[in-house]
Amino acid sequence: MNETAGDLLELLRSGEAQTRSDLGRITGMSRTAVVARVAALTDAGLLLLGEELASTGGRPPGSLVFNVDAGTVLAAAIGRSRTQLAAFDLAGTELGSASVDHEVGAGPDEVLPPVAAHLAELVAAHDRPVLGVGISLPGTVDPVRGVSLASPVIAGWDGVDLAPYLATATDAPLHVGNDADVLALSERLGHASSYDDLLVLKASTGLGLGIIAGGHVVSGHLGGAGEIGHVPVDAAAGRGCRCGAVGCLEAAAAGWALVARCAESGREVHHVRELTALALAGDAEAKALLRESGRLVGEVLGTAITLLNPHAVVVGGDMSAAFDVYAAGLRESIYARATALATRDLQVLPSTYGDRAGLVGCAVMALDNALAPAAIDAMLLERSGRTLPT
Amino acid sequence: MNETAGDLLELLRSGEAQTRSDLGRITGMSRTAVVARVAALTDAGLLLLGEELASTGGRPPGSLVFNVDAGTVLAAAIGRSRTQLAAFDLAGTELGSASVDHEVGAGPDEVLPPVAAHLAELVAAHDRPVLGVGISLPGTVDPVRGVSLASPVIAGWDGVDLAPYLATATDAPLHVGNDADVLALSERLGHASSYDDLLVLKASTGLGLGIIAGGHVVSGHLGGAGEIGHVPVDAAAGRGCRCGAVGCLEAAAAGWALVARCAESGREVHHVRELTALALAGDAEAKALLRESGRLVGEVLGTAITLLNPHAVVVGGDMSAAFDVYAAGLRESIYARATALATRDLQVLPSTYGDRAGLVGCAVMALDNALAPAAIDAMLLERSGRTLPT
DNA sequence: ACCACTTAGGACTTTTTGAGACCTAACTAC
DNA sequence: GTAGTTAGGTCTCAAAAAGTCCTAAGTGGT
Repeated sequence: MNETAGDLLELLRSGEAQTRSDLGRITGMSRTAVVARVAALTDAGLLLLGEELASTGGRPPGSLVFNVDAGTVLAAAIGRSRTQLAAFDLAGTELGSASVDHEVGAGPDEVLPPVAAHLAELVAAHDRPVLGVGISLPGTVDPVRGVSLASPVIAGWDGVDLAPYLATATDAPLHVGNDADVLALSERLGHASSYDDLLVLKASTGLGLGIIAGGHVVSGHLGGAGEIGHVPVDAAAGRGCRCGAVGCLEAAAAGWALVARCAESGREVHHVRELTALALAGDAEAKALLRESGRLVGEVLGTAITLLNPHAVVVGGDMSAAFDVYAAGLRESIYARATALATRDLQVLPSTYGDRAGLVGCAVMALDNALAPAAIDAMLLERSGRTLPT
Repeated sequence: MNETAGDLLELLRSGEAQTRSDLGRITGMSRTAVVARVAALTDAGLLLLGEELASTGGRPPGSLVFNVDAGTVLAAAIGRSRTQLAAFDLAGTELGSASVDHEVGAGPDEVLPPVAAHLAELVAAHDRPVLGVGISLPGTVDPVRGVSLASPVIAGWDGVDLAPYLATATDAPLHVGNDADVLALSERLGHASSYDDLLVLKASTGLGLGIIAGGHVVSGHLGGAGEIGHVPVDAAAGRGCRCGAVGCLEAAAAGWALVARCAESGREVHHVRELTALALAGDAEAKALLRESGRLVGEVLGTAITLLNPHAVVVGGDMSAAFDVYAAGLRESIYARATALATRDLQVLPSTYGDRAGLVGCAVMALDNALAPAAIDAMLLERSGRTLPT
């Protein structure tokens, strides 16, 4: 009882309710109250009156549908050498996209101005209010300050506030997340959307783990959760890692390590993507390298699975292009090492959105915030407050 | 705006507010609304009007204090050979307790009737309404059915519904949890009460891990999270575990394994508690065994810390009696294996409530549910609804 | 084909709720 | 002492929501 307009919108968005009667039944509110809130939502353009649904023995109900075109969210997945950009409608469908290449190791002053310019173009191309912006970074993001980071991997970005860079494109609320966390969020719209406990591996040049427990992203005390690449493993004993330590999982299994190993054996491979392409073309050495990487990562994942009992392991990142061979390696170790209970119902799935998953995840992050009941209520309040005193 | 009476009670309980004015300031509600809710709470006996506080430049405010004697919660920590029982006031202070010993491996039909009888006595001794019952079990608890379990370790308890056994003592809502999870909950009232990300190790006869991430207990998809004892480690290679597998951490580091090792070397030790007693008395072999156990557990914890970035590691269970030596072993491995970011702010602490922590955790579980805003509102609704039609 | 029954939902009335104005109480600071 | 400040009770009025009554538009039985 006493649900707000935002709560009702959430029931409609999630599909739990479709009609005014549904809302009344679920919330226990009187129809008068439901009608008032629904009217506020339709007035604001957030809700559309759809067609009549089939009768269930009486007058057929008119359906209420969420207006996915009532606004847009912007997404920017900043990578080490490339940034993907896109605008999404409120259901998470892509409206338009762009891409910016930059030097590996480039700082925010080089990377962000062109990103802001492209975002501004996307905003102009679709004449809708921007409700939020989601940005992912390949490093640790401070969960408290939200808009800053302290990364051991990418230099020049430490403690940078992104908001001023993007002010030219939009003044919508900005949300910053870690690349693996954002990958995990993309599964909210994907195949694992009904799973509340999830491990999402980002296997690319580096290794990252997005953890969803009880439906919430786990970011840890200092935002440092998910650093799976820097867990020590025997197979990497003695090998130096790019983080400065010795024996990290990354030193044996990350994309950069596989590429380095190819170079040692005299093969011309400069990026993991070339390696997955070779594997897909049937190259035995490439397949062996990827499977071995899966096996090593699976050893650590096996421990994580025993400790966290997720419903599924989702594999994203560049290596997931060769999902079959990579997952074979993962499964090999996982089923050998995790407990029976933890693997009983476990699934190993490829990321739903492939190489655009990070982008989708950024959109989900922005949408989660923009369409949260409290945010919707605040929007309606501002609308009514603004129109009356005019 | 529009906080319910339950929300206000929570603000008062947490200490965020102490007076009606505080409540108005924090919630933004008018004083009229605050006064009405406060009156409902005082009428229900949940709130008491305390003494006047010091003036801050004007009329001194009357303080509102949560009536911790408005009810009681019951707690039962069921162990392998012993069950601890107690009644608590609404602040988590113990009012009375009891203890029941039973055979190792006893089933619910032997264990639960005497537990129910003692709980009934505790209820009778303190004439207060019972708002909830918290029970912990040394095994996996199904998070969906809540009142059942499927444990590989304790036989005869699989899928047992506890409610009928306790119906003679009380009909208050029953909450069942895993022993390690409940240990973790006890820290809500303890030294780590302000920490939202926590790993709580239960090191006793068996090994368990309670995980709190973002303030929520992580129980996993099938309630199987925290099975740290059955992570494979090299040091246990070849050793059979009581779970049937080979190479589990428990086989090298759990209490039962340490006791077995003492027996092999001809020492008369039958329980971990004897081992910690020896260690506290200065026995070198006992200290070495405990420290080595800590070191091994710390290796797995190191991985967990890198993946979850907790604020603290809390050590409970029988082995925490020798916290200093055990923690030394833990720290040794943790700081060698976890990433710099994850250990930067990390603390290793002993469980606040020692051997009564499980009991306190059960109380916290019951209190969390009984005093949740929604539960308080339902209570007030029932009260007013019941008195009017009479 | 007709009629009783069911469900949806609009319009109006009554009750409840809470915000705001106004007042008194009880202190501090000068 | 008096002005200023904070707490908090009381009254009024407007808004919100529950309840009632009505019409609309279907289903199913005879």
